[in-house]
Amino acid sequence: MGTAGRPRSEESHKAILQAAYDLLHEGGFARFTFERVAARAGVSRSTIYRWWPSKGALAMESAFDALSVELAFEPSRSPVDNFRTRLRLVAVALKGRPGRIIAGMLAEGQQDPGTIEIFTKLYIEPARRITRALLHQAVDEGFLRPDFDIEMAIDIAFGALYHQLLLGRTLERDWIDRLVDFIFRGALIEPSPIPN
Amino acid sequence: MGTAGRPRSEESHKAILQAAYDLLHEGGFARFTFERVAARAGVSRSTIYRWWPSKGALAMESAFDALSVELAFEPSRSPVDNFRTRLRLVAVALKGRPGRIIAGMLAEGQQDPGTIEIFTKLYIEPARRITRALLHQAVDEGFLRPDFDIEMAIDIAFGALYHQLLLGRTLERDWIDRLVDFIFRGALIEPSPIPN
Amino acid sequence: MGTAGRPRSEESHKAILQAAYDLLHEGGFARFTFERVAARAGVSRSTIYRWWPSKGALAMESAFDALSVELAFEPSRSPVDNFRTRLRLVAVALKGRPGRIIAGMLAEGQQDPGTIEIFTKLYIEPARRITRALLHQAVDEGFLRPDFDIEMAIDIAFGALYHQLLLGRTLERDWIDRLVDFIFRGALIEPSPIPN
Amino acid sequence: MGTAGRPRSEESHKAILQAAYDLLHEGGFARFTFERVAARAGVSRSTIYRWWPSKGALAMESAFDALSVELAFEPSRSPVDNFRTRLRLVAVALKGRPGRIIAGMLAEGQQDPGTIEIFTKLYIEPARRITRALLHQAVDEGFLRPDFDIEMAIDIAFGALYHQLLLGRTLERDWIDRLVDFIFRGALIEPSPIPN
DNA sequence: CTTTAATCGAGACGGTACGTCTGGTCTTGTT
DNA sequence: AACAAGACCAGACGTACCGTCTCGATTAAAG
Repeated sequence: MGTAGRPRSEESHKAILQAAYDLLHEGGFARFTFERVAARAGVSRSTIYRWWPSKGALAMESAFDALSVELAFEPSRSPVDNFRTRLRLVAVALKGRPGRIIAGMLAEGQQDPGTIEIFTKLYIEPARRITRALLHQAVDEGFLRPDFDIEMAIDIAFGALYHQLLLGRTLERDWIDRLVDFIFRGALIEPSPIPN
Repeated sequence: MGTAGRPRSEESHKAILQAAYDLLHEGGFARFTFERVAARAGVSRSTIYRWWPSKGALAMESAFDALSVELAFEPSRSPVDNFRTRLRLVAVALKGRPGRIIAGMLAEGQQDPGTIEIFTKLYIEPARRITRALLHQAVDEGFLRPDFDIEMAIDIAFGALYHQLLLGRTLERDWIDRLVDFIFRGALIEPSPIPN
Repeated sequence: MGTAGRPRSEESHKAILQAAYDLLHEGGFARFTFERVAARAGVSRSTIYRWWPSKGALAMESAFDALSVELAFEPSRSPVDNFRTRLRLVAVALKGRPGRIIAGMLAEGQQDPGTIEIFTKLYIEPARRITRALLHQAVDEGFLRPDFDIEMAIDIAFGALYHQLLLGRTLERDWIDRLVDFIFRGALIEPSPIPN
Repeated sequence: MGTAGRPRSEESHKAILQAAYDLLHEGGFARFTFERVAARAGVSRSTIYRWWPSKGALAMESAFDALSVELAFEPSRSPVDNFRTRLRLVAVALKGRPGRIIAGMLAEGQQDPGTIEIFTKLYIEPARRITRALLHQAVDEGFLRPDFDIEMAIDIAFGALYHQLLLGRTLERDWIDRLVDFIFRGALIEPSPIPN
């Protein structure tokens, strides 16, 4: 098989991702450059160019763990409540450093389609998947009308959140609640199937 | 009073804005630099630095007219229909060059808060104002429930649109219709107050 | 004896020399790199490094045949005429591609003594040997004074030729004739020993 | 007049030439790079690129003084002796650092015609001019035959010297004397016009 | 028939330098 | 003052080679 050649140095690989991660957290996308990553990682620039096609790709890969970090929560019996809880957690994350990184990623992606592609695959899609499951469950269990437009609800939820983020708004808890209310307006089936 | 000194050259001012506008349309934000604008306008770089604090500010100012361009339409008697029509027009604009410029502006703004500020004031706020008026009218005239959350509807509408834009999606007409339907879901008062 | 191990691949060896030769003729020394040679020859870089200590060494070996090529000529009865004919032929060669290669070799040698050494041994010395024989014959046969400084004549002849070459001059036939005249000035024995 | 713009920094200019000069003397052409010159001079790389078109041009300019260094000598009454003295001095210079620099210059010039051009104009031509004057005087004053080929004598003298230099030979005093003898062989008019 | 030794390909690695570009700043003379 | 002109430093870009270094696979002669 084609396993010839000197094997990739796992050490360098890790050092690069770590350095990238650190730089991203310290200065955001603005101060994130290949040169700095290389210097910080103690690695030659060409090694980075060999493995990552763009700044966005490297940033995405290095930040992925941090981005998908602990959005877990104790699910309640109502998927609608779970949806609300989840959006609140996402909002909290977006208010912090992960938010700045995501914003930077979206910005970078406007100049480089490859970055958007990676970002979508690694971050957006998984996030939507989780949310989609929640809403499907809500419909299946009779909390939401059967004709509820799940995909649009997701587009709207994340769209609104990211829009606030990109415009530098604060994502207050109250705003999140109004968002959730709006989304479920006229979609909830009363009385709730959950007895008392 | 202190009005001594050479007066600002209106000629240069216009040449700069025109050159900036052209560059923005030719190559988007990526190829938009002070150097190029200065060269194209036949103006020294320092003159630009004197009057605009950042790339974003100059881009915004030069592109403003083009962005707020022809979204006018023949209003119908139903403000809800007008809202739908307006979103469709916005979507059409976002699919074209203005969309790429707006995306670039949002991207630039992630590195420079000043740009976001100007962008918000010059573009976002006016756009929201028009939309807000439409929805207020719809409530006032009895098309929408009195407790309809107008601000959130606006956040959602633009958030969803821009989210699609930034992720490189296509903004199909069908998607716009579903968006409008979702927003008005459960908010419409039937029967319509418009007779026949 | 220690002749174990896989034998050297004659195929690769030839492919390398051929590729080196081609590259040298296509782009001169400037575009002649180990990387390109390896790629062209379909050979790994390390194989080249194993067998040739430097670019100059490889270049020299690959170009040798081309350099010492067709300087043969029909000798006349006068060794002095033969010397003149020979210098003319050398000049013609130096005006063409071999000249550019030789110039490149001398240039390379200024950074790497090994290259000069090989170049001297493979090219300079043989060329001098032929010329030396001619002049010795001329002295022996009574065309030139017995105290003619043969070695210096050779130093001068090649020195002058290469100097022109390195300074980018054109090596006109007229100049060659003046060079030969100068070298033999006061050294010819008259009348010529060749009876008519 | 077109004297607008920030004037060239004499400080930087001098620092660059000094740094270039130092590097050339420390490591020869091999270790002479724009990067190093910039770093040593405390100057940005672009400033060097703005003013010098190539490494060779910068090297030449920085080394010129050192190259044309003290070849002055007390002239005797015989221009032929002066010629001999001059060649000896040139040889001494070529044996030292200036020789390595000149060799590097010629080498560099093989890849970049511009360098050869500058080198010829700044160094070769002036050196020939001095030598030419000496030989003209020798003819005029009756030391050399009127039909002595002065230009070829110069071509030969420098050609032979540089050839030795480029081949890494040692330029012994004895060799110089034989060179001069060869050049004047059969060209001297006896008895010398200089009365004793 | 299995070591052992050398070669070969593939290809990664740390480096160095290239030439270009942009961002901001500054220093002039001119208007 | 504002302006054109243009120099300056800083620093990142992406590319090209360098010479070295693993690796696994191949190929013979030697044990």
